[in-house]
Amino acid sequence: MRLSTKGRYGVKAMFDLALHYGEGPVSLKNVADRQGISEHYLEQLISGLRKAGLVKSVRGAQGGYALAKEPDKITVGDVIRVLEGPIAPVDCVAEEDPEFCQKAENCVTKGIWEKVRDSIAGVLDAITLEDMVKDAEKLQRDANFYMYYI
Amino acid sequence: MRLSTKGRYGVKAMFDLALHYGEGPVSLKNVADRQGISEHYLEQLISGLRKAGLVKSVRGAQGGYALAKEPDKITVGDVIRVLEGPIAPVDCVAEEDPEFCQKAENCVTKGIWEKVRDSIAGVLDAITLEDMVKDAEKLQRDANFYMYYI
DNA sequence: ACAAATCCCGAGTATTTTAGTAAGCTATTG
DNA sequence: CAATAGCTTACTAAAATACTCGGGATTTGT
Repeated sequence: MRLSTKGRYGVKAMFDLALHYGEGPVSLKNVADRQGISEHYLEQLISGLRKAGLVKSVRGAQGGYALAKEPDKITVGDVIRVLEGPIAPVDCVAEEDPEFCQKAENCVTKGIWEKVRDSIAGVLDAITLEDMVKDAEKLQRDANFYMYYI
Repeated sequence: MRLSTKGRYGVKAMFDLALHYGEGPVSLKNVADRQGISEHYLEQLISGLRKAGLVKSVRGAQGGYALAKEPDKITVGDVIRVLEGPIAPVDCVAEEDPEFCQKAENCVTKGIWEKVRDSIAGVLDAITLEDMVKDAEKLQRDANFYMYYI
């Protein structure tokens, strides 16, 4: 039940773009450096996000990437689904075209995996990139607080 | 975010043992045949479940496996944790000795993965083998109902 | 005593996935 | 026209997955 680096890096990169939303395109090199990710690898990941319409790109010098919508219109679930595929602890309960199974009719485990799927999706779909930005600002404030009072 | 066959087969096997709870040991061959799993492979999985104290074994002819506790004392989460390891979408939020991360203090994504972990654990820990047996009986009743009335 | 049925254990292996790297092309800016 | 930066395809090393194989140890029924 582990997320691969695709999902993790993708969420970090999208969070980074959300932090710089409205400031024009951000180069992948900057994102990769700030988030500690291989630039080339990130290139592949963001390619999928662009094709899915979550980010837009500007080519050429001073180019880069930017969110295609406002940060509160993009959820973590959107990002994960593009990079990791439909949410599904097992293939027979995938959100999109689940694998057909003959025994599905009287399968007791299927119901369990559906609950797991829905609880994961519920969490990921409830968090937007804007939520993450606000959390980051709060973490920053708390850090400053301790800096001054210790 | 997929479960491997270890977890799936393990839950199926434990469910099978729950169905035959109180009837003496069940041979792995029978379990494997009924659940459609390779017997040799299942042997490896159940070895872990035995070491974890979830099943007990009887060697020799007419031997086999049986649940070590009543079906309502074993949750799906117990089984999954033995076979797939501690629940953790990413290593830094593993239930047992999570991987240390320097940036954890001001990491926005960590909170997300913790929520995912807790929601998965919540679902899996709330379902016992007895619940599964009752679900199976209900599915059976429904199937019979339709059989008579169609 | 012996064969059959089982559990038990460690090694080996083919396939797939993961997590990248490499190389080169295309578009835009100054 | 050089520098920057996106875009694309192909390759690859390492790990995980999902088994298979072979043989040993125990117990039961004949």
